[in-house]
Amino acid sequence: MPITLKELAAKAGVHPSTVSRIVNDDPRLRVSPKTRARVKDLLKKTGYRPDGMARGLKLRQSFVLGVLVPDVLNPLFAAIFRGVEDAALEEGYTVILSSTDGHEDREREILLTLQSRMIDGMVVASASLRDPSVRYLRTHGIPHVLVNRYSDMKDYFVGTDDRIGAKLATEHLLAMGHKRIAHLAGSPRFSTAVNRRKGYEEALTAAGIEPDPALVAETSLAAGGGVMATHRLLDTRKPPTAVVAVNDVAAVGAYDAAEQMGLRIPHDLAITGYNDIPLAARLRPGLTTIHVPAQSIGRAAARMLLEQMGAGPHETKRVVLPPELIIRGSTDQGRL
Amino acid sequence: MPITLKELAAKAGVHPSTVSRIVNDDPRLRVSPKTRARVKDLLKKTGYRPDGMARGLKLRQSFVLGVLVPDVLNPLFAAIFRGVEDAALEEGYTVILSSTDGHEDREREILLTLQSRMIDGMVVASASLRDPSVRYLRTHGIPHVLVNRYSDMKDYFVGTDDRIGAKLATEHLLAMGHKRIAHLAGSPRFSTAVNRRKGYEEALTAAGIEPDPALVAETSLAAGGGVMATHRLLDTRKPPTAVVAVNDVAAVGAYDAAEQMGLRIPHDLAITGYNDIPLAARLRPGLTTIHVPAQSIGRAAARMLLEQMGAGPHETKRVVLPPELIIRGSTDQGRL
DNA sequence: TTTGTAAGAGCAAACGTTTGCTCAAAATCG
DNA sequence: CGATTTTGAGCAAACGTTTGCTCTTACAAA
Repeated sequence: MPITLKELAAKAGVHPSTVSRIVNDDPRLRVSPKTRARVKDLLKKTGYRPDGMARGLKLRQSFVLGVLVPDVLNPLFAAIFRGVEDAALEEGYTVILSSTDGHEDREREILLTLQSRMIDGMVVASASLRDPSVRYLRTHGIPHVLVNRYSDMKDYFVGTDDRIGAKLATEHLLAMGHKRIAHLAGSPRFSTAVNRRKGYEEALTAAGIEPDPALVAETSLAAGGGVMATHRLLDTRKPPTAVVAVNDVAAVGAYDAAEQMGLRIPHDLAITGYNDIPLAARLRPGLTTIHVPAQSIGRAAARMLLEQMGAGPHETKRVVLPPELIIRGSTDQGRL
Repeated sequence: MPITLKELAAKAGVHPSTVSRIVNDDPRLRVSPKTRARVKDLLKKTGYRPDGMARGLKLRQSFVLGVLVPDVLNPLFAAIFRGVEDAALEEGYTVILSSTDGHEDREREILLTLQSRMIDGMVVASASLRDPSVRYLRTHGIPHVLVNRYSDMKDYFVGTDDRIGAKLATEHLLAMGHKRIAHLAGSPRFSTAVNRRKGYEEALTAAGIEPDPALVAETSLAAGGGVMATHRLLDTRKPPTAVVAVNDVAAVGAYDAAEQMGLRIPHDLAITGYNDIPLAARLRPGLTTIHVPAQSIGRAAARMLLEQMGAGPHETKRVVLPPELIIRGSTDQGRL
């Protein structure tokens, strides 16, 4: 139904190649002002748009980017996506979004789409350590940028320093006088979880406290994972007075567990989160957490990806942003 | 870099067309078991995938769907998208997501992409009344389904009954003994806002209360819009004892305003929302709201779209789901 | 006037598929 | 055994662009 280049050329009485050169502002174009005007006029009038498929076939690129996230329902990843989307739009790219749910076959699906050449590059926010999908991207030479989590140190990456972030949170709790500080850990499959645990332990050690494995519980990904893990931590002879959660969602679980056990926050149990999702500020008391500028990270990732795809020299390989501690009522009675 | 059909055919010693027919399980295919086996084997070995661009050019379809939302950062729209994504994936489609922010040019961008034929159909969650973009889809015969909001009654649509929903919320407040019930209204550009206001007014009228325009304030889209509108409602000689908010985000603004004015919820001010975003259950007190099964709506919309695109007879034109009232502490002291 | 060159625009191949058609050989039938 | 159908697979056009090359005409220089 839409008009084609050939039809338009016929209407204008010129050869298709001429129209093509006019449309694309071919630098080596030599065309008389008269013809150019006539064709340009017709372009406006017909609202001609080159066929993306034909163009993509010839040019071997689609101007479509792919974004892989664990779950777009998680506000952190929604924000990352939004950043990518904004930066991509500015450069005339559109974005395919896929939630993997950590499920292998979903991830494979999108990679196959990719292999079919309909995607020019990928932003991956779902990487696990030694992620096979990331390897695939690498071995196939497909432009990609990892975000938030990394697979190993070999890829383009944008994120925050998880070790420092968790260290900040733990140091804050130490400064508030806590001695027994527990950790709601994430799966060791993710760089974020590993590094945050490392930061937590480093802060303890630096304060002369031996990290106690009994004070670390791994949260499952399922809903309520944080609740159960917190119960495990608190149902002991010498329960902790504070808990460093690997992320805000786990921290919310800790809130629930505390409520169920009749513990008051922060008096009986102080809690820190990670990511500073919008919900964090809405909890009562507010959740002390590490702010992660998700949308900016998404933007930066997209720009890095586009730069990588472009002809120019590749500027940066890893951008690691400093994390920022946001203190709220969950650790500080003064801010209730 | 990926292998092409022609190359694969050469390797197998057959004609490209034969390979194509085998790949696509051409029903009219007649090929000897021997050749078939040889080719299939090679397909596996090489991991051949047809080039999406070439295929799209020939077949005139991309197997890509577009989703238009106001903002993916809003959990309601993230959920709708997730539903679309899941249903689409099951049918081998991928999904492009675009946040319009209500901004015209962003919307135009995506429509142009669409016009370039790289999208087979659209799910639109951002429709305003008499939306020009929706008209465009209609006049150009592009398959589309409207979600949540509608433009007029002429398009395929999936959503809930906003009038009934708001009526339920208002009736609940009446049942709790409230007489002066205000309304945080949305922009009259949206069907949701118009219908919810209608439901609010209907419930009042049915209870013998004349709707009072002074008790209706329109919230702006900007952050804090709900706060300011609530202040306007409360800073009067006879302030309302309850407020029906057009959605949960506005209701959160009402929470903030109440807090700033030292009003306790629900004792001094009862509040209802709409949509039941995850945050609603997390607020203290919990927000009474109308549950909207966003993800299911997204799924249904995608299926309706695919059905519409398929050859088969089009089954349903409008699916309107019944809304469900979720009572929490913001209206009921018994549930604090 | 001859030659050279530049401007303006057309030619045709190529990108990787799909598919209606043709065609030879083999199988079936009377 | 000749005629007809079936089987198996190749041929080539088409989808809508892009782009290196060629060709014609006009114009300037020698």
